[in-house]
Amino acid sequence: MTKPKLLLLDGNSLAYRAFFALPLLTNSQGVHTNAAYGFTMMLQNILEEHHPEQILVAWDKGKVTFRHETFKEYKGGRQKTPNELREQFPIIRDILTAHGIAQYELEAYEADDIIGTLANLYNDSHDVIIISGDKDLTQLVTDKTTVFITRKGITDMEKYTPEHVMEKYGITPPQIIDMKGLMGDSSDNIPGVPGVGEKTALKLLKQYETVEGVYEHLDDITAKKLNENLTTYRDQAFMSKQLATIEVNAPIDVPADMMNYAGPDLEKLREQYEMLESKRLLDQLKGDAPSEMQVEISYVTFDREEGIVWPEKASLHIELDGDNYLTDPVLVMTMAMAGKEGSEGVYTFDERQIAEYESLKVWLEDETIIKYASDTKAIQSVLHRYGIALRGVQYDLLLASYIADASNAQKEIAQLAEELTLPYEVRRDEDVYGKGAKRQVPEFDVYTYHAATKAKAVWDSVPIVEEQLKESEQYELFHDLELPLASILSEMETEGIAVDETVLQTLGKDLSERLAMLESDIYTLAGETFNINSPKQLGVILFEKIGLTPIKKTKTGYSTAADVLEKLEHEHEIIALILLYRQLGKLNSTYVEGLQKEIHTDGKIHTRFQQALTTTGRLSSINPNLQNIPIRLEEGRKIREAFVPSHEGWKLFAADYSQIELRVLAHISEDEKLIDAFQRGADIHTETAMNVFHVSREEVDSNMRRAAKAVNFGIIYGISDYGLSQNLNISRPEAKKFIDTYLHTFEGVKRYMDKSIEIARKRGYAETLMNRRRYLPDLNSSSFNVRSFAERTAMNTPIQGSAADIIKRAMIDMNARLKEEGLQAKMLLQVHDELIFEAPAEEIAILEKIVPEVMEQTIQLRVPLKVDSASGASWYEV
DNA sequence: GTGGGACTCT
DNA sequence: CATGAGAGTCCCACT
Repeated sequence: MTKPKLLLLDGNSLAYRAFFALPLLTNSQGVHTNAAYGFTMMLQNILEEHHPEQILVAWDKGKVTFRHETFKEYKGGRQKTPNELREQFPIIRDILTAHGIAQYELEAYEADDIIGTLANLYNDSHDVIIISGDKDLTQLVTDKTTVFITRKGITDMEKYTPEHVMEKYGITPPQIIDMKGLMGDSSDNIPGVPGVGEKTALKLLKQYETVEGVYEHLDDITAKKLNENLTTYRDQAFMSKQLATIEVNAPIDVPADMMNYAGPDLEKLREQYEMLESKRLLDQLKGDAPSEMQVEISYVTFDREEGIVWPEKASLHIELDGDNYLTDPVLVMTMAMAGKEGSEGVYTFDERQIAEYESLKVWLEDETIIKYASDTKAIQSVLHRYGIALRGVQYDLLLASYIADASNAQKEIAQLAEELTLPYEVRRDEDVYGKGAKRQVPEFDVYTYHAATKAKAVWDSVPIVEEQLKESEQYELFHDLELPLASILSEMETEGIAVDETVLQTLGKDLSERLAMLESDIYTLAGETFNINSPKQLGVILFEKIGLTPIKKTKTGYSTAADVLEKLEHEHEIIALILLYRQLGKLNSTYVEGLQKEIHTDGKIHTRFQQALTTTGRLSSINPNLQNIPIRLEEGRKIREAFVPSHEGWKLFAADYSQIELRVLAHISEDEKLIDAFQRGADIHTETAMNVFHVSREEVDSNMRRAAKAVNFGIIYGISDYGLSQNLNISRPEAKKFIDTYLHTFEGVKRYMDKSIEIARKRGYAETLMNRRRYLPDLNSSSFNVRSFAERTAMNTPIQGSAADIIKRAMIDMNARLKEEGLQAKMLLQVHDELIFEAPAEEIAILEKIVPEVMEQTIQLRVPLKVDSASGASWYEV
């Protein structure tokens, strides 16, 4: 006979978990819904997993509990429940009611005690299962009571049986209480014994079993400090144990049949889910009816090359073990194609087949065979490993969905497939492989099926997404700009840039010595040693021990940001040392040590450019980031000496757009003065200074030019008078005057700023020269901050985004031109407004002519584009 | 493992 | 009322 299952849920704790596990969602009424949604998802999982006969959700009741009589600081110092969560408790209760689930609370008791008491009562007659986010509950574990504690997210739970507790801690469940008594619990403000942490507590308990046992054998404990602490805090230890003990005999009155679980009232549940505006939950409700047809994808594998019928068109996917397509191993390649005689469904090939099947290579390299994929850059890069040159790609789901809406950045095929409501499930990688340390590759059939669904989803998405792009007039941007760029980026990443490791090693030695000296000087000035890299510890030293005036605060304490410290620089000599220490520390850890770790066996660094990530259309660079190699300060700039040509007799060559964003601003704002200045080839910052300060060219000094430069940057980013005043260290009225004068002078810019916001609000998105869009729903936000941010975005995105469009097109033109000219020169890197090449020395003269020419002529604006270039033996010299 | 704060770039 | 756009990586502190 199996006993009935009784499920006891810790309502408060699970609601907290749900709240913090999910982003702050709201429905259209502005009501927060994340905790309610998360709680519901948890509940569904739990019900599905356990199928209980009886269930009850326990809630905390009352700010003050009986524990406060013992210790009035119990749970003191705890963060107040956020209002965004508090307002969701009634919703959660309504959802539980709709589910037909009993709830219980008791004045002056916590949910723990209700659960403990019920578990105690029903332990013999039922299989009791307790679910909470609070590990304290594990003290209730017995042979007949199992406790599940949430881990990360909302569905991952850890199961505690007596065996698991023993395995994990080496103690029995009741000893959990003793452990808390000794080590305390900072989240409940239970003090415990100072100096005793988990390790010490467990060691003591393994030997003496209980807190009482420990004190009976106090004399046997020889560790002096420990013995002292135990002696001094004896009362506190016993009190802590008492506080940590869950009450199992609370005066509760729950008739057994009240907890019977009969199942939900679907109509009420639908009302609740509608309020949450969760399509997923509503679909699930409907899903109870057989309306949702889930299709199973079938695939074929081959055991010989002969006889394979190659399609004229197919989608292509390569499943990797990891996310770095330049280095991680291949699991399987899949191809989905039209159903037609002799070739249909999904083909799969394992790694050996990719490497060996000549007909596959021919098919992949055939330009006339149309391929569709998601992240073709990755696929092209992987195939390159096998000496295969992928051709004929006409579609890329990752890029297409990013172009359609940049907030789709980095979405998995799983999510895109779900949004396209394809009639089969594409699982998320995390669900298939697990996450972090628990990640592992499942069986062949599992990942192959997974890869098959991806190829199928890509195939099925083509007509839908292409239509969508044509509708929004973005097909050209997608097909003629991003798609060819993907291929070029793949070549750049695969090529890599050579690095002279000895340069880094020499720099590293020098830096380490200087850091050591700085460190000891800082300790001397501070009068003690501490971790300079810890803003928290540094704040204490500067603002409490030394007594400097805190200028700004962060969420977590004093701000020690560079701009804050710079204001304090004249007050104490330690400041300058700290600033220098942090700069050099960054150089050493990120650039000297970090870059060395990224050097492959070919002596090169192969960054990856993320093409479907930024909201403005820029690229980004990872593993490592080669778009933020130091240049501003000489010490950092030396890092660039390590980047060298890959062949003897070659040189590096760099070409960068001068003031591309201001030129784009001149073009789209049609501001006469700005256009005129660029057409005359004037120095734009000097020109701005002349206008803002009403002086002649000769009267512009370096300070005025510097201020004008800051104003120009500020204009592009939508700065406030406050921001400019901070930046230039001037008064706010002065800053306001600068901005006003600027906008009065450059009327067209003023008009642009107003108009760009208005247009974006009307259309719902900001747009670049090449029809890239960024949706800005926040322009209608009721929050000033959120709205202001969106307004600045509406002004900045067309500028930054158009500049990104331009250099992308230049890269495509440049690639074609290098081929045309039959040069060996290779494009290696892009840094937003700059292209880095390497070439034989004798080609440099040609590059000096054609690179600026191509970059300047790639688009015709109302102002000329200007490109500067340089060459040298390392990146430092260009 | 995650978030904050620091530094780096255009 | 908070306060300049877009990024990535490292370290610390906390879960």
